Amino acid sequence: MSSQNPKRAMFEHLAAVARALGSAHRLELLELLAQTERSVEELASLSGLTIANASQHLQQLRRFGLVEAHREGKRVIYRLADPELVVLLGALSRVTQRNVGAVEKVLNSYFRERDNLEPVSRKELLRRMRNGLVTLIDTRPNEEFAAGHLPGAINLPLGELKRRLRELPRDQQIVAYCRGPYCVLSYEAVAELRKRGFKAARLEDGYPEWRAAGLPVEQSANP
Amino acid sequence: MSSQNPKRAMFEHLAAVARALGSAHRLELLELLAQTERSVEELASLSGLTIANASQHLQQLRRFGLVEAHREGKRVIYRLADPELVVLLGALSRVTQRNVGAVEKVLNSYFRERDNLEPVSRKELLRRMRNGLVTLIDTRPNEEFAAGHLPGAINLPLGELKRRLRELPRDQQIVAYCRGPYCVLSYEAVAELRKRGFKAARLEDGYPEWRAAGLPVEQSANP
DNA sequence: CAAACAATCAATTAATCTCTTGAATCAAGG
DNA sequence: CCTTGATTCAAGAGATTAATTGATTGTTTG
Repeated sequence: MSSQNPKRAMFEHLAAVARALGSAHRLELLELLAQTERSVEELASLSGLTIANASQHLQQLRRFGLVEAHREGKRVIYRLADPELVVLLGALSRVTQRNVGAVEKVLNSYFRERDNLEPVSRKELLRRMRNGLVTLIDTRPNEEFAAGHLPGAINLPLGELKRRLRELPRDQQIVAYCRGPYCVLSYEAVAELRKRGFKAARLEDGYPEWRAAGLPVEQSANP
Repeated sequence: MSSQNPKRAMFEHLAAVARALGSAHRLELLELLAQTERSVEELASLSGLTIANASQHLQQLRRFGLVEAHREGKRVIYRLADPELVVLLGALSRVTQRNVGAVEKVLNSYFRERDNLEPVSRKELLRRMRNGLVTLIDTRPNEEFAAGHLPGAINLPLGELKRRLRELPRDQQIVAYCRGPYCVLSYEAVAELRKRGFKAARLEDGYPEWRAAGLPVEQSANP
């Protein structure tokens, strides 16, 4: 198993971890875990996998030290083992996006002119927040919002957007965020808001990246 | 091909890139290319691959946009397509490194109870050394050993371990060390030695920590 | 134009993953 | 202690990937 050459052994370790990331299902599980810790059943149903299959993927991730598990009563709760993983996934996204032409096409065709929806960076958002110049909306579902969100954000899941438009200011910049750079929700929210004449923009990345950057977060106080 | 769900399609792309990284050979090629651009033949010989095999790996990397190639006369020169790759590889190795130690421990605990692999602290090692009660082995490769090692240590890289067992005493405690708490080498050496009936233990940390603590070191005098 | 190189292609075998299925644990509640 | 619910384990069919071998395509040089 272990090669005689330590350098090769190191590459072998790196490759093993990369292979652990080399499955769309596992990446999806990691993204779900980047938001909050979850049980196997929850992960399976969110990702559309069977329980057994999800469990096996999770064990594989655990074998390579990417996630940790602990038991709570009947269920086993998984979580990311290392916040650095968010960085790794981000880098993977960036490399993929920058280099795979097909990916760009997929993105563009789905998100119609992405450039028009120019995103706001974390830094920029922080500046605007300090000046009170911005209304921040979180387009993720309630449970995820409750588990943690950006300070001062309003939870406005996509489905509720249309009937809660009156809660939003017409004169102020609105910034929407969700799970990360590839999360669809905030794109759609911004598109919808702009169509209605609001001044809206996306946050460049999402809640997991925000938290990973060590910026402050809030939690809702409902069990 | 692309599912109706763009999110899934995105994960599929990310996974494909991760899989492209999921091979020790390809990672080694990328590392070589991170230094400078190179021809196929050069890469093959540096990495110990056959030309055909190296070529195939390189094409795979190219298919996923990680490297670019252009022809110069008879030869085809490859280079990294994106400087961001260095960031990605860095993140990968940080995540791996943080977890390799833990993984090894888990693996080892399958075979022997953890307590048996209890590491020896620097202080403890110093006491045993003063009493001449210990044989100290350095499991790092020759070059690293030559650059500096603990006083009195024998250089015994993992690959040579099996055929040099006779150099080791059966009656005396053996302590193995390598690069630090996350270095795999000494774990494997200790596991191997114990399997063969030697009394072996790991040093809690490695050469860098020893030197950083201001303790005495030796250097080999061969160029 | 033929010979010599450098790299790629094509095809085969061996090895590794993936998903599914059904049985086996393990904890909590009656 | 038996049942239920949640998860893991074990085994097998099907698909993917890796390394090897030998032939093939371009490029330069005599």
